[in-house]
Amino acid sequence: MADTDDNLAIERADRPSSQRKIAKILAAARAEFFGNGFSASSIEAIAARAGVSKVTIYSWFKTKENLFAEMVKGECAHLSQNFVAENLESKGVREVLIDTAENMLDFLTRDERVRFDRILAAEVSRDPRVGKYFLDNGPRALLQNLATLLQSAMDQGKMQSSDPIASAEMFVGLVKGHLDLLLRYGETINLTASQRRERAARAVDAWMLIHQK
Amino acid sequence: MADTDDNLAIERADRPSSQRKIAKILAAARAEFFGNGFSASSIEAIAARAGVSKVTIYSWFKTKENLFAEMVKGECAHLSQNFVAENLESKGVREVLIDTAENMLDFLTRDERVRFDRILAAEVSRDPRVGKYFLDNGPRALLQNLATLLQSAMDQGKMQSSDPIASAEMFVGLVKGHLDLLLRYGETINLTASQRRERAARAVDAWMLIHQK
DNA sequence: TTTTAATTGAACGTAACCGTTCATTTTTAT
DNA sequence: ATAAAAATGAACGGTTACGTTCAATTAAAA
Repeated sequence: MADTDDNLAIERADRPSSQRKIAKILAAARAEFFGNGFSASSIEAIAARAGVSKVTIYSWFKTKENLFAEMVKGECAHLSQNFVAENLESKGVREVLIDTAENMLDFLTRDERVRFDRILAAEVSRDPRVGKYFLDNGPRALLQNLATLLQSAMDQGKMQSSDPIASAEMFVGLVKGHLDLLLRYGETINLTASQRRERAARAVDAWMLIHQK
Repeated sequence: MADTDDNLAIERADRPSSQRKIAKILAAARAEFFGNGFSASSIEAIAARAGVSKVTIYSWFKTKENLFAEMVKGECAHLSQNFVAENLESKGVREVLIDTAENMLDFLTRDERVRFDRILAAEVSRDPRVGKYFLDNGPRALLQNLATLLQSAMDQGKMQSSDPIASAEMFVGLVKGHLDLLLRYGETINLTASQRRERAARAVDAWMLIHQK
């Protein structure tokens, strides 16, 4: 009580066991929210699934809304990736674009993404932050990367566009078509590798035709 | 008890007042479900909004799920419309396509549709029937109409396509881009008439370039 | 070892909601 | 006018869930 007395506001929130529990809680929250949506999921069920006391959840995440938002954040980080392929010089524009389109199609048809899309969109009206957060880290980033890629191709004198962002959006539209709609409304779509490649090639060829010099 | 005694199983479900109440219930259900989603909406609130007893709701619609499904059915019928413009001969292909694209954009950006999209998609995992019902009456019909329009243009020798359905899907993709995504995740997008027309024209010109003869 | 923080289980108060029952009243067809 | 169906309000039982409190236990840092 004499020497080491001056450390009052100790915050040991990052104990290893706590970290582990928080991770488990988030994983359980993900599973529950994905399965039932926000309203139909209960903190109690999440606690049970995480093998954790309900009080623990409330001590780390103040409210149910908060827990959901944190889960979304983590999921965005997990889902966000760069679809745009590299090696423009060595592989040529068409190849790079096809690879990119294939990456997008692969991502689009993942069951995990479809569920995330459904749940998240439904909660946007309740909490608009989650929607904005997703847009900024997902679609916006993708569009920017695409526009950059397009600019590179233009710099090489291989294509032309008066509006790179609009062109990037067209690319997205051509690749997606209404696949996303079908998926969101419950259609089960399993593209084989060759089907995916063919669809990607069709979209890319159409897009290159539009932007040919 | 002598003459008019043989009509036992009388079903007067179509009384004018009943019809009125059913309509009010459906309207209230629509408002509640659109505002809160399925789980977070209560039959009690719907009854209150409709100015109707809770028992009345249960007597016409057996369950909450049923009420939701009926509401969706009505909404599908209300939302489904033919976007594809007519008068191919008198107006020319490009004009007809632009009108069609404008119709789609107009529909796409309607607040009502955005909310419907969010709610319905979220409930697909709970009841896949609603998703199928919507797909059949919405996107599928649109795609068929587009393919027919394209075929007409081809018959006139003005365009070409090896796969009309795929071409129709490209058209949809070009028009939508990722507008639907932005809208679903809470972006407020208000296209002016000229913005809408310009976007429609861009999409149509690109599409015609792809399918030129 | 001692001290501090994290965790737990159980219980609590409160509230909402589903779906049903019933006696009563209102509406409508005949 | 009368008989049948529809609608109502109130109440009920049962369930589920949120978020909190508290005393007791466990884990980790110093």
